[in-house]
Amino acid sequence: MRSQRRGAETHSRLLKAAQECFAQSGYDATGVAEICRRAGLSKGAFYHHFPSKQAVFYELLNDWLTGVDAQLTSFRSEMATVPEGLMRMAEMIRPVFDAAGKQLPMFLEFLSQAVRDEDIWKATIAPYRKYRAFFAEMLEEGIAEGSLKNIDAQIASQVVVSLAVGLVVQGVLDPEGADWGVVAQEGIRMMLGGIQSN
Amino acid sequence: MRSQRRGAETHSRLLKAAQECFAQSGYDATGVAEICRRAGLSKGAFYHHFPSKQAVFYELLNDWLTGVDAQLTSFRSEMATVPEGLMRMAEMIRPVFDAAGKQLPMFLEFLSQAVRDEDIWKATIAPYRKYRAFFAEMLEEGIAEGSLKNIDAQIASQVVVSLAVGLVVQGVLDPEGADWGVVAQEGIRMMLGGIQSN
DNA sequence: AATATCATACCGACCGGTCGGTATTGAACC
DNA sequence: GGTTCAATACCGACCGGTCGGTATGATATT
Repeated sequence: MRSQRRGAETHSRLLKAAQECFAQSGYDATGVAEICRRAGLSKGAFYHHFPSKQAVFYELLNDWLTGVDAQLTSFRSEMATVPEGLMRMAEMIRPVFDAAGKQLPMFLEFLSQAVRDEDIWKATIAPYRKYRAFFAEMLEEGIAEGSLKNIDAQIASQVVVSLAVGLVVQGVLDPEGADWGVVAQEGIRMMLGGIQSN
Repeated sequence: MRSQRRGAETHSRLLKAAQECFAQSGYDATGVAEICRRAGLSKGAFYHHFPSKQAVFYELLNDWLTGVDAQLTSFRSEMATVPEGLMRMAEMIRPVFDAAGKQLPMFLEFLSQAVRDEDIWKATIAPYRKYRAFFAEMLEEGIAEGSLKNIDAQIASQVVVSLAVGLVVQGVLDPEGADWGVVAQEGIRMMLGGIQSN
């Protein structure tokens, strides 16, 4: 194996192991040693690739955020009307849940760390506001194309994001408690009922 | 001071200090010593009143849950129609936010602990399902009284709870990011648009 | 040989929890 | 009212163990 490959391999193996550990036990309760053990590597390797434990977390957060970003922008390009686009996105929640699977608890970890750590907070809140803006523009577009009533797109977009956040949190906390895919679709449908122009 | 009073006083002082510490730094990052320092007491006093650090957390959780319980049931008794009752509850979100203030981050802490600790999870999920049931009954009532369409009350109640959870989480994460009271009201209004019988 | 990569041994700080002991209290008794 | 005496409430030094991080040596790659 070429050495550059080897380094990259180790890097991603550590990342993956860290993600699994954080998702399972949380940031604080996860030790660096455990991450290394899971990755089949040593602490030396770890601190060769990352300056600190927090740096891994930071990188995981950024990976997550850019992933969401890609998802959203890909949606935008292939929607006909805005209401239909929203419903499409709601339909995609279940597959996303299934795919994300074991790593979803990381979302909660990101949140609870963001409340305390200022750097994490900034890294979280910036793209988060972008998502909000994304939906706001989407709704504005709907108003412009006549498919939505003339509502306050800013506030409505915050409502949409709130619903999404609540769904994910509940999905993490109580995955078997409901069919969250169905709830998402019904939630969007209900909201559209309030803002769609008849 | 009577001695029984003294004990109770210390107990609640420790509880309050613990809550502040947990809210500020999180459960894991908070040391028992710090709680004691903040309460102006010693570790001996702490372990005289609580068997473990987790026991304090547990008690805080139960206090929070019974508080929410009381809030909900008090709402129920004084509502005319169901849609109007929901709007009332939405209007109450801002005062609740202001009152809860500094202790709101505890909500996130409860969630992230619940994902890992089975006991905490059970203690969290049981009343949480009660809340869901509460809204479901409320919506059924609305259907019965004719103010709501004949929708699936179970799913709709989960939507309502999702929105609520999302609002609280966002309120904790980004309190200045929006007027969450307004967002709550608008969110409920939008949803009602989808389920209210014209 | 020079450098990147990884392993091992180790450090100091800190944490939850224990323990022997002291201070406070209120009731029982004189 | 004073004295006695358990019981309760509280203190703070201390312990075993864990953690993030470092220092240094070994091995692989170019």
